[in-house]
Amino acid sequence: MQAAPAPTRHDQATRLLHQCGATVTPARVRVLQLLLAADAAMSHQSLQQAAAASGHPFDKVTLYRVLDWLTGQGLVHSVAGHDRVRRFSLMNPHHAHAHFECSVCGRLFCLRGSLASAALELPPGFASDRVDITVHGRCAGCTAAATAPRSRGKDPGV
Amino acid sequence: MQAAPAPTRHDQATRLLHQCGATVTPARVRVLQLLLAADAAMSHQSLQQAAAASGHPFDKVTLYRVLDWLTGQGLVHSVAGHDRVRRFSLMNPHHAHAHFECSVCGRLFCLRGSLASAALELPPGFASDRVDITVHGRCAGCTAAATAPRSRGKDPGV
DNA sequence: TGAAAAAATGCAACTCGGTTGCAAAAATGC
DNA sequence: GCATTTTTGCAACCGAGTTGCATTTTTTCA
Ligand SMILES: [Mn+2]
Ligand SMILES: [Mn+2]
Ligand SMILES: [Zn+2]
Ligand SMILES: [Zn+2]
Repeated sequence: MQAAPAPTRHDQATRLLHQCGATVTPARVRVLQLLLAADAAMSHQSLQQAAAASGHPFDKVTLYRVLDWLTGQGLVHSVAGHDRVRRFSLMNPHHAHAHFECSVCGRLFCLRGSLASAALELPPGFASDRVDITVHGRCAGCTAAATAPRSRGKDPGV
Repeated sequence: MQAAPAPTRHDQATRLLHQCGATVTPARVRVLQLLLAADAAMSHQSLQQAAAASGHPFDKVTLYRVLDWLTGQGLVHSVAGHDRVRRFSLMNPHHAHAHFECSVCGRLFCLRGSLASAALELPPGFASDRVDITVHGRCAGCTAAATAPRSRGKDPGV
C-alpha cells in the first residue's frame, strides 16, 4: 500500500508549466524547481550555481532566456536590488506586494500582506500605473546573527 | 549701477560645497551645476555627455568618484531605474520622498509631497530601516506626446 | 508517418555600467 | 619651502546582460 506520495517540486513545476499551456522543457522545469525551493529571490548567478551544484549546469544564455520567458508568462517576477542585480522569484498570488532587501546580506524577499496604497500626489500630467515599494533593513537571519555574538554567520546567498 | 546679479548655478554649486566644508574642486562644481540645471535625475552617461557638450569633458572615473563623494556627503542621491542604471539628483530637503519612473522615456523624477507611510507588516525578526517607493507610469511629456499626435517627440534624456 | 516549420538550446563574441590599480598633479598642513 | 593628503587621469579589468548564428528538439500537418 503506497501512500499517495507528496507532489515533488518537479511535479509542481511541471504542473505550473502545463497550466499555462506551453512546452514543458527541462530547463524551465529545473528553474521553477529551484525557485520553488528558494526562501528568497534568486539571482541569475545563484540559480546557475545551484544548478551546477546539483550536477546539471545551465548554459548562461539559456538561463537568461528561460527567466525572461517565465517572467513574460507571469509565472515569475524579478526585482533589481541596490547592487543592480535582478533577483527572481515565483509570482505570488498577491497582485501588488512589497519587497524587502536586507542591507546586510543583500537577500531580497517578497512581502505578503496589505500594502496601504500610499496616496502620492503626482505633478500635473503624470499618470500612475504601478507603485513599487521596497523596504530596506535587516532580515531575521542577520538580526539574529548580530544579536547572538560569534554565532555562525549567515552567508549572503549571492 | 549694476543690479545685484542673480546667483549663477556656479555660485550655487560652490556654496553647497563650502557648506559641507570640503575642498571645492572644479569637477565637483561642474557636476553640481549640471544637476542644479536638470529637471530629472541624470545618469552617469547623460552627465558625461552634457559635460562634453559644454566643452569640458569629464574623465569617466573622476565622474564616478565625484558622484560617489557627493552621495557620501548627502548632497546628491541616486536611484536605479528598471534598466539598472543609476540616476543622480540633488538631495531634496524632504527626507523621505518617492520617485517616478516614466515607462516611455525612462526619465526619473523625485516626487515631493507627503508619502503616506504604508503600513506594511514585516515577518518576525525583520527590522525596517527605510522604505523606497517608486511610481511607474507616464510622465507629463510622454502623455502630451501621446495625446497630441505628430507633435515633436520627447527625447529619452538617456 | 515523415518532411517542413517553429521553438528551444549552446556557444562565442559583444555591450555597457561600474571598479581597481597605479602614477601624475593639485591642494593642504606646518 | 617641503612633506602629506587629496584629487585627477588613464588603462585594464569585472560582471550582468545581450546578440548573432548554428544546432538540436519539438510541434504541425499533409
Ligand atoms: Mn515579489
Ligand atoms: Mn529623489
Ligand atoms: Zn540579511
Ligand atoms: Zn516620459
